[in-house]
Amino acid sequence: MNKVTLNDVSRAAGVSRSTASLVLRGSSRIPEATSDRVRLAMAELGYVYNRHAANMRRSQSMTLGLIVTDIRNPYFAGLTMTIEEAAHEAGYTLLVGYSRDDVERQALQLETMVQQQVDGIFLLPAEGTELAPVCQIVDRSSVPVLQLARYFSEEMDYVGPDNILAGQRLARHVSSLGAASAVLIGGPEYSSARTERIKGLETGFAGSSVAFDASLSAATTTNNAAGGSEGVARVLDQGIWPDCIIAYSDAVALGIYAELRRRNLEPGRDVSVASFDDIAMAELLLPPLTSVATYPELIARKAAEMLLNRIRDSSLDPQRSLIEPALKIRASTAQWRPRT
Amino acid sequence: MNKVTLNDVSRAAGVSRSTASLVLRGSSRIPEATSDRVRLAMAELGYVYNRHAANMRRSQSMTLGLIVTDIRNPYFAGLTMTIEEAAHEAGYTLLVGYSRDDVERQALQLETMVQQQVDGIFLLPAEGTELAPVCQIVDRSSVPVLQLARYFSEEMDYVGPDNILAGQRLARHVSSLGAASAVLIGGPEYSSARTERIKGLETGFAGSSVAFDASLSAATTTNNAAGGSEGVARVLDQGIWPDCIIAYSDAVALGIYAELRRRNLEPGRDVSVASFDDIAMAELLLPPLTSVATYPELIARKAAEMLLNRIRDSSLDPQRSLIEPALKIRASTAQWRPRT
DNA sequence: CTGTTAGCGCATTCAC
DNA sequence: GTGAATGCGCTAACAG
Repeated sequence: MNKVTLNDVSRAAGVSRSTASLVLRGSSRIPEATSDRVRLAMAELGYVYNRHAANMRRSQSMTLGLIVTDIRNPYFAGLTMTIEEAAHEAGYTLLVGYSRDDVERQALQLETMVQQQVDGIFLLPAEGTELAPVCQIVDRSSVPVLQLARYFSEEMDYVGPDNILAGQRLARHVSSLGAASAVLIGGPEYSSARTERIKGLETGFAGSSVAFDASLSAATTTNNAAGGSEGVARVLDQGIWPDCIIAYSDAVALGIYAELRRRNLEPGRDVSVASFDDIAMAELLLPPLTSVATYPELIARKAAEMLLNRIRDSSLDPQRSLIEPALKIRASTAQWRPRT
Repeated sequence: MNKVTLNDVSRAAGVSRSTASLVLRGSSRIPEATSDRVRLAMAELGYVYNRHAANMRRSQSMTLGLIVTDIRNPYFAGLTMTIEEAAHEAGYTLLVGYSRDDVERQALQLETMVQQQVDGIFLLPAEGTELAPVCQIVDRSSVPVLQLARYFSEEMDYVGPDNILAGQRLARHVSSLGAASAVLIGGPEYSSARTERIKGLETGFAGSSVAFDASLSAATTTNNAAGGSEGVARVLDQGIWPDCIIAYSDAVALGIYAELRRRNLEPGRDVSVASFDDIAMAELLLPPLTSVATYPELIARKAAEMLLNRIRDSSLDPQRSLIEPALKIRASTAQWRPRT
């Protein structure tokens, strides 16, 4: 069975090519009997609709691109899966690329997607992404790009968590514990999410008795467990022993737990630990991890809606949408008591 | 800048279309000066190579499809990321679909990929996948399908872990601990991986003093933490308290740890726990989790190589490749002592 | 070495 | 209601 075309189908069914085409698109102007005959012929011949040909003709591809950094972080995995779901529901197919937080890989992937004529791109930008290089690739085909979870430009759509609010809510909780000091550990240095979370923490701690020095939090690392271990080691090796360690993300927190134990410090007892994201794992850890939920599924849904809108109407102003976070208090902070 | 074609470029550069086309493909038969002129024109006009048009003409799309069940399991995430990497290195773009272990979603995604003219498909089959429905979709375009990590047919290529060996190695370790009984918990009922792991465990335990009854292991569940909690609850509620709980996967094990603790049983002390996959998290848990590494990156690399070979030469016999597993012994079993 | 030509499979327009 | 003709942007084959 090779290359059965609409042509073959229409001939077999004894109708014209354009009739067969209309049947495909479910036109109501075709008599039942005719369209049944066509459908039968398609089934018998093993006809496969060739989207490339259709897309070329209609000059849209019904595909969307998604570039994320690393899906081994379940937070990004959840984001990715929901975007795929939303795209499929809207009739789009998804092309993916994993940048591994590398701007050059990301550029290659953007270029590929543009050549593949994607109708829109979800971009969870790699660390250090700048507007100019992205535009250079993307503007040639004027394909809309939506910034996901991190942003680097005000001129493009953005959907992400309300990181400032997330930081504030966490800060208020930590200060209510009676902690005297806190640091933030981990996360990519040049990411809007990290900057915003620090800002939220700073404003949330302002006026409280918690000493939070963002410069002490200069332990920027890769956004995974290895980064967490490394970051906490760096801080403790400076002789700093804060009452509360705030992880950039749950993935980072996992490494923080491990490194603390290597040093015979028990999280939740010797030091309180809190984090962002609230992936499923957070509450399964021992001790269960206090985390600010940032709802990747909601972000993904909103992002899909926004990008599809943009595709329909490119004249809109750039949109921003922030998803409200929720603090999940668990034993890693709740159990902890101030040293006396 | 809208729709700059090779035509426009060649006109601007003062060469013929075929010359411009040859420049694109890096032909050495074009004089430097000419090709520079062409490249300049492309840059100035903002030309974008249209792969759809090229693919249509050459009747191959340079895209591959990947269908996996759920990437929130880091094991599948690793598999997915490496496949993307290998595909990109070979010049292919990747279309993805997440079946969520649902055969109907999977069928839809297969259909979409076939219509998108993918050149090959990596399929990590959903539970209950059967050959006939898959072939019905896929054979119309005779696109090759490679079975990834689970299989449902001997007539298609397959790459996965050597699950039988993995089970045997784990069984031997567990019996060396002096355990008197073991059960397997979790995992999708109709998956080759589960069946094979049980077979490996059975043969590995044969002749030892460990009582392992696969029918006791009928606690099949979804392949995630919720499944682990549910499965272990089901077993314990029957009054069974084995010396060793073997999780279908690390993702499942996480839920087993949590449920044991809810019942005031400490993993690694009151009961030994072991698992398969050895995702990064396994050694970061407390206690660190004994697991049989199954190397998703190696599987993915091998799978990419095999599928690309198949695309080049569809006449080969179906291939099977098993990746050798390695037992990682950690405290969740090593720490445990038999009850006296 | 360059230029011209004819499709790839579909959607769409216009006569009929 | 149906059928023929045109072109999306590219590749490949062939003539100059």
